[in-house]
Amino acid sequence: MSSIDRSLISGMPLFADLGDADLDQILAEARASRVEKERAIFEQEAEAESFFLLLDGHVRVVRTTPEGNQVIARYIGPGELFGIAAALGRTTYPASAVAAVDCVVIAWPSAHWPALASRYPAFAANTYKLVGARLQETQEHVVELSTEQVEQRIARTLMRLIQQTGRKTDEGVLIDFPITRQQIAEMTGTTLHTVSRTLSAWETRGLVRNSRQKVLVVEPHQLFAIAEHGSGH
Amino acid sequence: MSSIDRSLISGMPLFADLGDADLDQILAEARASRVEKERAIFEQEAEAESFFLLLDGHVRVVRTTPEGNQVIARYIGPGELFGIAAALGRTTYPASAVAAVDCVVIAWPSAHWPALASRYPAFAANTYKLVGARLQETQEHVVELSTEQVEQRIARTLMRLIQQTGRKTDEGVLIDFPITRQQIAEMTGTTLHTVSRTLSAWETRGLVRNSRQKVLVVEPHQLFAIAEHGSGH
DNA sequence: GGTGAAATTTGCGCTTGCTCAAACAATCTG
DNA sequence: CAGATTGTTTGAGCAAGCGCAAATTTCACC
Repeated sequence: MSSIDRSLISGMPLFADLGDADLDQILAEARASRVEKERAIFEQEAEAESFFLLLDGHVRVVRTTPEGNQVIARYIGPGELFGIAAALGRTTYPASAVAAVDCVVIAWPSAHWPALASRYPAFAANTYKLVGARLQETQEHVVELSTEQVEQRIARTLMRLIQQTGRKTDEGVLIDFPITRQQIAEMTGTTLHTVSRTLSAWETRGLVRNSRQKVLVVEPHQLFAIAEHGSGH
Repeated sequence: MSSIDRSLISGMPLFADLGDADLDQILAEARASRVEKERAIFEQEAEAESFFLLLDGHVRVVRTTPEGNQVIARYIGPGELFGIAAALGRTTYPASAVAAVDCVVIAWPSAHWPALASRYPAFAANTYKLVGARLQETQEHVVELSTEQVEQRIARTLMRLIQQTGRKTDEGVLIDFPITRQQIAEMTGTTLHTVSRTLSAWETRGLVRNSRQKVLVVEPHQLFAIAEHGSGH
């Protein structure tokens, strides 16, 4: 069985405080794989057989309601764990994970989590720190949905996206993967129509440049102002 | 130092799989205290010196925005841990906790978490399971705020409250602690006016009976139908 | 290079639910 | 018990943003 090279993960904060031998051991239980764009890595409600680490690409975490509405919970970037139902005592995935671009992931069997966690407490602690951060982000999302207007929420979503995955160009900051207006709407709790209108208005004001599945932020500072105070201030 | 009696916690799911000696050891590090109604147990942003177990009463977990908006993240019931920032690698509390009624809590120093968790893995696992459940609930809340109308959200909130803390009377099911329209609004992302109007309309239809800081649910089944499908179905 | 699918833009009308305002009811305090 | 405080109800007007519809643009694939 071809094993995964330690160098792929040795720099990650998740594995800080772990020696080379530890990393090799951890990787010995994992399998790497490629996932092509728009393919699901796991499906909501399915048995949580594995948990994953994203090596390269971007992954969309989506919840679908019984009525067919979709809500994007978050995007996962390189170096992040996802699908860690096992660490939280769950047996099924609460959401689906879809590759936003071609991705490389490594997977561990969920059943190995308890042993891994007890053998490498630093790894477990880092994982739970990640969970804590996600819980807090999710709660912040609730606060935003409860208290802010749509324009402000779209601005916040865009700021978050460019902070996490912004690629600087000489024109401005670009989101590093293709994203549709519909998907931005599913992150902010609105409709693609309102997202389109808002982005168009911002383009007129010179804050962003829009094209198909792309948003280029030209004036991050002004967008930040909208995210923090709303546009009427 | 007066120690806490083991019988207070021995029946809790959180401490399942632990022997009497273990329980005594765990309790040896804890301090019990009374908190009177409306007093804060800890404040948002403060140093997370302790984590807590609620023995009796109900606790409100509240996030306040820089603009002064309040959002109620959840209510904690007897037997639940809260303020467990330490288990998630945080050094400050992300929200405030306020006693909704007179409460009895026990507190452990946050610094003891790592030792406790490694000495009693079953306790740690139960705690992380709780965290997982909360993360999922919070994500569900995001989905509701993103996709449902106000009436449906209020119905859901009420259903959740009576499920968690419902006290059956011969008239119907009553929420076990005083709760204002304002607080219901802060749980659902709306205003107290809309909550008041909605509850009044439901009272007219015979679904609930309203009085100051009280909601008595007379027809849980019909309320459930609104929570699931909206009222127009 | 033509065709079809997917994504985006934009207009219009309307509904939900918010803001503002005022009156009213219940509870607490001294 | 008087007065103050806190919580609740209800009305009226208004605006944010949704639903619907249609046109347009962009891209992928033959």
